[in-house]
Amino acid sequence: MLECLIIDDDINIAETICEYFSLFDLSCEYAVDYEAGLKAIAEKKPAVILLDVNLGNQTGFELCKKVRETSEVPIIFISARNTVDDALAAFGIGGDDYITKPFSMAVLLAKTKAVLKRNTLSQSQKLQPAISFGDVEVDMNLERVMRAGEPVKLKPLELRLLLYLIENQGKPITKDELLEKVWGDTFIGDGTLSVHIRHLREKLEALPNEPRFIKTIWGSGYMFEC
Amino acid sequence: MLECLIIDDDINIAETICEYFSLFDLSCEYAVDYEAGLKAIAEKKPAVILLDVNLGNQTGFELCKKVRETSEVPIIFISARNTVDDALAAFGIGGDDYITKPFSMAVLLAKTKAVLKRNTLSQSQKLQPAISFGDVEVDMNLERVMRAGEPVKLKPLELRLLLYLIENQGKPITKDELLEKVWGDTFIGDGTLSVHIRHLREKLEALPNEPRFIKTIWGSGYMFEC
DNA sequence: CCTTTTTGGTAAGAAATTGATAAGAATTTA
DNA sequence: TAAATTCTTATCAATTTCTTACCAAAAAGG
Repeated sequence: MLECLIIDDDINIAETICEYFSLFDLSCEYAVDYEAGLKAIAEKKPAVILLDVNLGNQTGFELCKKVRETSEVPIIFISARNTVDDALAAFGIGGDDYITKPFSMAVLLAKTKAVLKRNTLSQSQKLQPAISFGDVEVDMNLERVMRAGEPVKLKPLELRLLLYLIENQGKPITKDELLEKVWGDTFIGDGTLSVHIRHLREKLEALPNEPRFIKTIWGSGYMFEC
Repeated sequence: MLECLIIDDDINIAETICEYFSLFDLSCEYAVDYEAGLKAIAEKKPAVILLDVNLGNQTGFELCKKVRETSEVPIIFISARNTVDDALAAFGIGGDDYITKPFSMAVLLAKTKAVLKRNTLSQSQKLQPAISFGDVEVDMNLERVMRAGEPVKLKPLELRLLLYLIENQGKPITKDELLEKVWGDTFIGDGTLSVHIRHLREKLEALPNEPRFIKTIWGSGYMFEC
């Protein structure tokens, strides 16, 4: 998903902002008029919009109103006119911030990041990636595992091991990779790994000695699949 | 709950803002220095703070940093100096907006309302006036705890710890996160945390050594659940 | 096929880590 | 200074993690 969409009829400004923001790892694109702006918003679903008040024959305010009919995406207005009326209009129709030309790139970036932060924070609560297999449910966010509705008590190490396998589901993982990714630099023996795999199977598989999900890749390692 | 707290060492400005905002149905109070500001924030729990950068012998930035140790309440900076550095500093330490003197009252009101709107929207999910578990009742607003009808005397630190756990109920909190969110940057040892957890359990759990609500997540942290 | 070799599974227990507890010291507040 | 609060430390108990020895299954070689 695109982070930042700039809508400005002055290509120079739009490009300058784009380049500057890109330096700070904000993905950026721009549109140069009302129509292109609307289209870009619909297609790219930007996380924040920088919107010039002056868009040639139409105003950014009009565009903002149009967008607000369907979306609550945060909008930061950029204006050449430092008037109270403009600022009030910007907030009045649902703008999130207002900056006047000439502005400092750094300040614009700071404002944009502040807006982004606010919005991604409140969204982080909504998203709950979860995976389920058999009668088991794994919440990757809360890092909790349920089985048949009951919480499964996984030891911290077992949890890390399971999550790593699930993150790479469908892909065979060598023992070496597991040791490196789950154990880091505290080296343990090969046999130890198989013990932990067994513990996971005992807690999650219906038939631990005929595993359906945590499979053995003979001579190499293990793979999670569901 | 107070909507807007103004912290400015210039009483005239503070009062002017207060009166203006009151005309538009925003409840408003003000504080005139660093200490009074901190106290007012802790006691009144404002929904938004208007913070003057210049607070006599201390800066609003310092106050903001202090507040950010424990709270995410939105802060709008007011500055007499229209410099890029100030604006960047404001956003850098967690400010939500920035306005320079002289400003239009209407614009300030618009900014404030915009910030309030954003935050009441996202908080509407969180907001939980009271919660009860076992024979305990916790009023999140008044920050009071009752047990079997009798008030429980929790020490300030214990209360903060409990409230943080409850705010994140059902979600395991690592010890690191607790130390960061409850203690801020006054670092304490791991063992100390477990002592405070025990105190909470002794005051709130029927069987403190078999806690039903304040659970231990082994190797990681704690979790409140009911 | 059968045997040998290699590799993974299993079980039990030792070692290490982590949390709970209690008592008291240090710090803050009134 | 006294009282309340908060922190540290030492010790104990619980839990997790690792190792090891032995067994079973799979691959390799004749």
